[in-house]
Amino acid sequence: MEKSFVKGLAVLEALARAGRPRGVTDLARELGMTKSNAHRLLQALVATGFARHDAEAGQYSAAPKLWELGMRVLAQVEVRDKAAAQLRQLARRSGEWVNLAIRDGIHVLFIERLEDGETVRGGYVGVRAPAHALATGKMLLAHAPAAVQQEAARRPQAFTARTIVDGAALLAELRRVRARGHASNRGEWREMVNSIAAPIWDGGAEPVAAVGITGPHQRMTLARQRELLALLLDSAAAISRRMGGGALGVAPVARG
Amino acid sequence: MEKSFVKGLAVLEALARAGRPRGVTDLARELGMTKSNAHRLLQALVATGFARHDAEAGQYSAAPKLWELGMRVLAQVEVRDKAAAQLRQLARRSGEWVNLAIRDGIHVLFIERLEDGETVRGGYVGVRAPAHALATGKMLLAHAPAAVQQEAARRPQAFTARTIVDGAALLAELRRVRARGHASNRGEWREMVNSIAAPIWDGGAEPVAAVGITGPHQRMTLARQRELLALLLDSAAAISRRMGGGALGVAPVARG
DNA sequence: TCGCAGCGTATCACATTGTGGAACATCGTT
DNA sequence: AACGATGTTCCACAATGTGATACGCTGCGA
Repeated sequence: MEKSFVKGLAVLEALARAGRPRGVTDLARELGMTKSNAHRLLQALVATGFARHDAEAGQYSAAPKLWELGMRVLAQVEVRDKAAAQLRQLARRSGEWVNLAIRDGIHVLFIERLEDGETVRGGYVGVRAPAHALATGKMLLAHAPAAVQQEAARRPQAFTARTIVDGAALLAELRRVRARGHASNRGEWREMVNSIAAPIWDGGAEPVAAVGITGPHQRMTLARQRELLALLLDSAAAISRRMGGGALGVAPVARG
Repeated sequence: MEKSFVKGLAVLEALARAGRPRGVTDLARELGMTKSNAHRLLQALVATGFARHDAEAGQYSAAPKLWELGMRVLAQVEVRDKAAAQLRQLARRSGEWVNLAIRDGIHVLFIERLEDGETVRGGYVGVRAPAHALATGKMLLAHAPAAVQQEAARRPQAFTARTIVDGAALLAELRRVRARGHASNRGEWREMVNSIAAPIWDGGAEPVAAVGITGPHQRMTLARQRELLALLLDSAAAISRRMGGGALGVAPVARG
């Protein structure tokens, strides 16, 4: 089914992920295709402006066009703009890192991150992380379609000793999160990082994003998590209101 | 040559550019392909995570994965990070809009924009614009390979009465810009917007980016452009230094 | 200096693969 | 109830993508 297209997309993705120019043979090896195949696909990518060709080194790299198109997609995620002011306020008041994440399958994508009330530039935004090990991730997963939850519960990967690795336990946690309207994470992703998260609604059946407050475990004690919760829920509700969603911390409509 | 792949990329691009969910028939019509063809390509895009399928409305839209990959590409453009501090300073000192642009063919892509010393979020960053009508664009074009200049000089499109629409005149302007080491734009893109631009070098034969100062024509008079030039050239040189390039406002090596 | 090993690129006969017309299923509208 | 528009599926055909092979080039070590 659409073999060449799928292969071509794989090349594009590998090129973008690499973050540096790559050679034909190199790519062909990684993707398990022949040199000729990789070569032809790369030519097509160059012809369409998705990749660039350094004639001297003979190497290929992803072109800015990919980034341009990506920005168009981000523009669709209107929550980013609508949340900006609230997030800044939240970051100042809490004094912790604040992030905004959306779900893509069983992963989470960070679409905004603030430190000391300032937007973080490099490194963090655009990063993909497994949903089951994050507060924002669990929050979003809790309202995801059953099929997605099942997929996430199939052998959840461990990142620390505290990561939920049991499928049934994860589903139970998701039920709890859904019932409470907020999620918490204590060292499940990075050993010494804790966080809490709340959903943002736009009136649909699923939250469009989740806001999280994250901090090192020395500061982010259980007590402090509880203390910050009200602030977080307020912010999330305020953003939800701007998004045209209910201000409640729970889904506006019941789910099967 | 790689027909299906090229078609598939066209679908992906159309999807991303649209910024809203689109239907099969709709896309097929725009791209001049059959419904079945568009449908199959869309299925492949969904299968690979590049697109999403709204089962209820039967419509397709670009997935966040595209944005994620785009961010990876942007990370390659290290100039963005290295320039950040200088740009903020420049924005504060000048009190005008400051932007950072890179060249992609005969177009310019804005990779950063500051207003009042604050990074602008929506709308501007990631936008593509024709190089020949912008100060940053002319600056970058001035050091582009001859083939690119020729392409840009073939029927330059008019945007205002002041846009350079004569190919020969454009090439002459590019020579001037190259000789001077900076570019200026007075109402060639938007009627009442003027700007100046300077190149950023990383040691290569072409500038990696250009910094621009932009403002409404009431404020941005000829005199003020001259006044801001020193500030601009200083900033550009400082960024170039951080990028490992010469601090000069002209190319480090002569070009044929 | 030579030869080798690695690279990116070009070629070509083969059959796998993508193709588009037509038919079907589902809507909402007339 | 009939229509027009949509998204979806099917299938015979051949155009299209395929990979082994060969070529030219560069850099490295003998």
